[in-house]
Amino acid sequence: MPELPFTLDQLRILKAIAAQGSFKKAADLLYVTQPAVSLQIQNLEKQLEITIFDRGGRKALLTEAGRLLLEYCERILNQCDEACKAIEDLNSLKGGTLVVGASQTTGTYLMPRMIGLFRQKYPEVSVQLQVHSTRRTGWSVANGQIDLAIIGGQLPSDLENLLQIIPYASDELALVLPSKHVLSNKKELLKEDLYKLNFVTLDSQSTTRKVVDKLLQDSGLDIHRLKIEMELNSLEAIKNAVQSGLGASFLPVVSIERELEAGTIHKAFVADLEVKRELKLITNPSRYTSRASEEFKKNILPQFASLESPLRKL
Amino acid sequence: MPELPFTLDQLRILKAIAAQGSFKKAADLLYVTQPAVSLQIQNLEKQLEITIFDRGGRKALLTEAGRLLLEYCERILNQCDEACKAIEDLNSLKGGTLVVGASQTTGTYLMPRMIGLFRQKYPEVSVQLQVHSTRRTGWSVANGQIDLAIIGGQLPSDLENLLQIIPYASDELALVLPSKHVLSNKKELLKEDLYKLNFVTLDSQSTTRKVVDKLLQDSGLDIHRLKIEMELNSLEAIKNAVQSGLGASFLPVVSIERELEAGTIHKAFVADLEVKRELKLITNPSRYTSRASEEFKKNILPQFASLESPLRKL
DNA sequence: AATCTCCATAAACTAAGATTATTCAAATAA
DNA sequence: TTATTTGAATAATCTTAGTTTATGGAGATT
Repeated sequence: MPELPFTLDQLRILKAIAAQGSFKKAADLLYVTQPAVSLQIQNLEKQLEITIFDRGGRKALLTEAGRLLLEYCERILNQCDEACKAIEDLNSLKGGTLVVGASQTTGTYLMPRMIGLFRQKYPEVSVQLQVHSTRRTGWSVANGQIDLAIIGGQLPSDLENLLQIIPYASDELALVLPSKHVLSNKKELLKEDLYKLNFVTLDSQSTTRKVVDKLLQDSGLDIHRLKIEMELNSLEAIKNAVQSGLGASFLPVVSIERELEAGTIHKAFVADLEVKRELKLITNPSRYTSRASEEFKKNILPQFASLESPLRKL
Repeated sequence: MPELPFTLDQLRILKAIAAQGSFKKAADLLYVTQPAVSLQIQNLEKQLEITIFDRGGRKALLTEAGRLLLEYCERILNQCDEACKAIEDLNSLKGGTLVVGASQTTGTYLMPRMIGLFRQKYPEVSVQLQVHSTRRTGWSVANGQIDLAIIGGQLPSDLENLLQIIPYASDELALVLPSKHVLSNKKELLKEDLYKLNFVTLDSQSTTRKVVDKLLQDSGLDIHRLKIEMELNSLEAIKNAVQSGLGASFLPVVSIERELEAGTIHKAFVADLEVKRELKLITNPSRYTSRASEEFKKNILPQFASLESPLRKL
């Protein structure tokens, strides 16, 4: 590995002299003394074994070798300036990329709004959203492919102590019925009423499904007595199924805002039953946190929810 | 003028770490200790206010900012390498430009051969030949437009002490006659015979003409008694005139080698008359001498003539 | 658990680069 | 011409950035 025969400072001095036509003026421009530039140019000439300036007359003129070197000098210094600008932009969030992760539900209904707000504030930062399972999202955060993520399920224990897990908001999983369903008229259902319903659920692999099952079980229900009409793998499909009167379901409220407003889906209240899951923000503490990631965490996330007040619409 | 936020050494270290994936290996590669690279990267990170490497696991991984910087880093270092190569080429005469000057005669008959030899040795150095009057050539050498020149005439006195003037070779100005001329049979002419000839000469502005006139006068001849048939401004034109039998002339031997060999021109000897002029090499001592110029002066010029032995054919 | 590897930190040392002061040469002015 | 000014080179001192040796600590490896 060869040593570099010159320094950026020397190139800067070379450029200044070439521009000013004088060692002294270059020295003034660079806020150093004249001997400093003389010495540096002498070093440069010695190391490259060339003569760069003809110092004969009143002003310093470039030799052929000097002109040749100056060309590269300009290019190199320009690249340096560009690099600085690029880094500055990155620091001031005028560039760069933020990669956020989410599981199905948050990825579909929450993240897009957050990203929208972020992009509104920092249009020059490009944002990538990766929607995966809770587990895969966790691993991606662990190995740095994702800067930060919001998940609703339980992480494998090995990941739990590798990642920073911050409770973010609680997400209610509401019992929804077709608007025309007989039970839609009742103010409040009883737990036992659930056994009378036909359910359209997520497939049993899904984290959200597991969460719902566990919560129902914890509240004393026998989930095996619940009638499952069909299992689908998309919330949108389930929503359509419910709207079509095919059955009931537990769905995240964030996913049915529009339908509730339009009245095409009915949200039922069940006495003594609160199906909620904690949405958690996960990051990798042992990794560098980009400015964009910081910003997202500090100023974007709180605008949508806090631990005390659950998710609110905008 | 902003200070540069990084040094080439830091970029070199950055590149090495990125390539090796480890601070330690980079240190080994660069023949420094590991703390040295640690410190330099820390400085770099501090100055740019970014984190460049994730030092978490076994190997150092680039952050987004690090990758961004690395891109510029590669470009900059490549430019540096290229600059070095270009300078090296210039030093080893594998590039660059040599500008030589000459007056009419040497420029037409001598220089092309010299340049040919030079180019044969250094094909990558481009050579430029500028043929001008002695005076203009002198000035061009003075202000650096020409690296070195060969002239046959007298320089203005102000230029004489500004330039380095080295006697190079003597150039015989031979009396030439048409082959069929009556006097071409005589072994040796007398000075008086010159008055019987019709001369075809260069125009009176020409340095060569002035030199010839002065030499003839110095040897006791009355130049006004010489009959001048016509004055032309090109040696080639004069040669043609002589060959066509229009008259005699004093011509540099270097310019009539082919014709003498072919027998189309006759070279006469005149008793007690030797018309010779000194060819001089001129350079500018107060200016940088390029390697190409040095080489031309030291190794090319001597192959064609020296002071002792006049110009020889190759 | 024990060892190893790799990075960070501390303290001492080295050397490159900056400054002040001075000399020298050339260009300008008197 | 001589005197003055301007710009660059040189010398000596000083500052500081960068390197080294030595050491400590956190993760990975056995």
